[in-house]
Amino acid sequence: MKLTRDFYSSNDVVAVAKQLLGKILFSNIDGIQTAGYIVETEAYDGINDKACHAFGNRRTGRTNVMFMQGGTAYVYLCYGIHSLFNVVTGQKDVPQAVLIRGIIPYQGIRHILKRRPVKLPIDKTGIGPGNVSACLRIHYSDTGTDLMGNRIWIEDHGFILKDSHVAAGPRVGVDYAGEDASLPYRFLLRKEFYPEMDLSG
DNA sequence: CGGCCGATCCACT
DNA sequence: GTGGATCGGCCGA
Repeated sequence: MKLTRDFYSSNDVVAVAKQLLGKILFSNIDGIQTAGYIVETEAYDGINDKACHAFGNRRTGRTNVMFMQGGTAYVYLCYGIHSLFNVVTGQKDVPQAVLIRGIIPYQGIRHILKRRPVKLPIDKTGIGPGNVSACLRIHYSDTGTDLMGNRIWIEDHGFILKDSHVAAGPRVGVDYAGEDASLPYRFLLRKEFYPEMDLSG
C-alpha cells in the first residue's frame, strides 16, 4: 500500500531514510508506470547539517520545497546533467530530505532498460542517484510533486526490514561539510536481503 | 552580471 | 584512474 503522510512527517529523517530501504518507488510518467525497490538512501538533516542544502535555514527558489510538509518530492539538477530525487520529510518548516541513491527495477523493466543508454546487469542499472531518476524518468521539473498523488509515490509491499539487513556509512560527495561529512547517514540494504524480484515486467 | 561549482555518470586511456 | 559533459543555483561585485 502507498505510504501515508504520517510516514513522511517524522522529524527523525535518519530513521525515515533507513525505513525507506525495501520500499518501492513508483512513477507514472507519460502513461508508463515503472518502479524499483529502494536499496540505498542518504539522510539530509535540516538546518544544522552542513551537507544539507537548507543548512543555516537557507531558503531559496530551489530549497523552498524542503520546507514543505513531508511527503513532497525535492528534485534538483546536479552537474548540469543529472536529476537527483529526494523525499522531503518532517513537519512543515523542518527542511529535511532523503536522497534515493539506488533502486532495483521491479516493474516495467523493459521500459527502464530502454531509458538507459548504458547496458548493465539488472541489479546495477538503478544504482546511483542520477540513474534512479533516469530509470523512472523523474526530472528536476518534478520538484514539488506531492507523493500522495499518482505521478510519483512510494509503496510498502510488506518487506520486513531488520537492523541486520542494513549497512551504514558516510555520505557520498559531501567533503565540503566539515565534521558532518563523516556522519553515518548513508544506508544500504545488504544484497543478500534484497526482496524477491519479479523480473517479468 | 560574471564566475564558480556541484548530494554524478560514463567513455576512454 | 582521469577528464569532459553541461547548466541552474548561488554568491559577490
